Amino acid sequence: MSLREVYDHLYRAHGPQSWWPAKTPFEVMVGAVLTQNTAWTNVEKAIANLHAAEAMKAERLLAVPVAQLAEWLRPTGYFNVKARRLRNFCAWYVAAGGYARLRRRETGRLREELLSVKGIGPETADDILLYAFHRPVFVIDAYTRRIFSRLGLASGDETYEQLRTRIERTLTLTEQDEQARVTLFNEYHALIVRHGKEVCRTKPRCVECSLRAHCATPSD
DNA sequence: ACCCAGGGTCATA
DNA sequence: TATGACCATGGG
Repeated sequence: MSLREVYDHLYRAHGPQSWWPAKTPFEVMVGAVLTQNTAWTNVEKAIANLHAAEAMKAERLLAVPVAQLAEWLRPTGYFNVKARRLRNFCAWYVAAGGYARLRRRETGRLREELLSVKGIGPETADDILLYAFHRPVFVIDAYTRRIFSRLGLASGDETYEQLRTRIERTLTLTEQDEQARVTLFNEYHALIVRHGKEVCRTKPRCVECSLRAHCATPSD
């Protein structure tokens, strides 16, 4: 079963996901940091707190005390850590000139800069690149590793970079247009998360899953 | 009461 | 380079 076939199955099963669930690019970036190892329902509460405080802006988040920021982020867990991470990110973001300036950076360099921020790892950086800057980057998360391992499309011991670049190369063979790849990667990652949340976890054997013939656990 | 969630950093070997 | 400890709330 190819990467393309898996995508087609997921798309037929769940339909378009219209990600990322955010109103602005900056809100995408904030959500990407806050959702680290955290259920999205908890992230929504923190984002609501920020909006209620008129604080969904980098300059505002930098101006407020870290303890105040941590309080807004409490529902996401790890709130002390995340308050510092979000602050680090905002400092870089503002210093770099904001979205209007950053959107002109070449993808590779933008990725390196994101990774240089304390608290931004490979997945968070790729979420931001794909969903806030619309770059053709394939996001690898725990769901992605699990489903691709089960389907024999990943060995499980690759590094993040190995798996990401291999998937990007493979899908580029059939999608040569860059904008089409952005759309494909966007939808693909969203579908994997949807599948992982609603099917693979609650129903380990994927009884109602369109991939049931391929999604068995290794022990099955 | 337990498990895990749309990870990342840091200390240790 | 490769594990392990740590961060911490909320829903199943």
